[in-house]
Amino acid sequence: MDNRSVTALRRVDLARATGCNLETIRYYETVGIMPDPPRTAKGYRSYDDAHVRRLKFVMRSRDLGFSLEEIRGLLGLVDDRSQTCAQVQTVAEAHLHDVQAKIADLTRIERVLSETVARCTGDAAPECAVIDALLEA
Amino acid sequence: MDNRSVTALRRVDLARATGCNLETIRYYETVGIMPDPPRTAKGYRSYDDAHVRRLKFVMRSRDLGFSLEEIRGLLGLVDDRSQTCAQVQTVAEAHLHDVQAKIADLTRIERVLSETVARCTGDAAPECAVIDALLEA
DNA sequence: TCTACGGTCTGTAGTTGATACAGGCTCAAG
DNA sequence: CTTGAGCCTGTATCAACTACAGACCGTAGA
Repeated sequence: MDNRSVTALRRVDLARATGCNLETIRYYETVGIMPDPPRTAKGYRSYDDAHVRRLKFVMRSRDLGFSLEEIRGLLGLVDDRSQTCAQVQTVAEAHLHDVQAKIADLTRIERVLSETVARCTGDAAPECAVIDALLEA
Repeated sequence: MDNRSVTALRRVDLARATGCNLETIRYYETVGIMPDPPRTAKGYRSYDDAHVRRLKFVMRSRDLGFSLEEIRGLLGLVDDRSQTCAQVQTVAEAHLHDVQAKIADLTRIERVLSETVARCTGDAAPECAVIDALLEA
C-alpha cells in the first residue's frame, strides 16, 4: 500500500465514488465532458480527487436535468473563473424555464389522462372512454 | 379532378392533414405503427381517410406522452375491439403514474433550481450560488 | 414543348445520452 | 499458478425521429 493508492483511482473506483456508471465515464471522456485521464504504463486510466469532484459536479447537474450541452457550458464557466455569476445565472434561468415548461406540459397531460381514465367503466366490454377520447376528431 | 382525388392522398397531404412530419410517416410504417399503404403504378404511396384517422390517433396519443410501444398496444386494442375497457384502463393508468412521477421529479428540480438562482447576485463577479451549489459535496 | 418546381422514392447517417457486449489483456490474492 | 475482478478498444443497441443524397416523376406556366 504505497502513497499513490490514496489518490490513484481506477475506473471502477471513480464509478463507485460518484455513483456514475462505469461505461458512462468513458462516454463522458469521448464527448469531452471529462478530460482524458493520465494512463499507467500499461495504459490503464488513472484518476484522482479532481476527477471525482468534476464528475460529481456533472452528476449533480444531470440530476437537476441539465443537458450535457448545458453541463459543458457550466463546466466552461467553472474552469474559467474569470466568468461572471451573471453568465451562470443566465444558463440556470434558461434551464429553469425549460423545466417549468415541461411541468406545465405534463400537468396538462396528467389532467386529460386522469379525467379520461376516470370515465372508464373498467368493464370487460369493448367500449372505452380512453379509446373514444383518442379516436374523436 | 376525378373522384379519386377526394380520398387518394400523397404523403405530403397526409402530413398536412395530421400535422405529422413527412419523414415520420415513413418511419411509422417501417416500425409498424402505420400499415404499408397501397402504391400507385409508379410506386407512390396512396393514403385514404382511414390512414388519416389512424395517424391522428397516434398523434393524439403521442401528445399525451404515450411511448410508441404503448401506442402500439393501444392500437392493438383498437384494432381488436374484442379487447376490454379494463385492459385499456390498465395501460392508461400505468402511463398516468409515469407522468405523475415525472411531474414530481421536475417539481423537485424546479424548487432546487429556483432557490439556487434566487441566491445569485447576478454580479460581474466569479462567485456564484449556482456553481457553489453544484460544487458542494 | 420546354423548363422549373415541388413532390416522391430508397437507403443510410446523424441526433442525445447513454448502455452493453465481444475479445483480449493485466493484476493481485490465495 | 490459478482464479476472478478489472482493464482495454471498438462497435452495436436503444427511442423516436430527422435529414440528407441521388434519382425519378408530374404538372403548371411561358
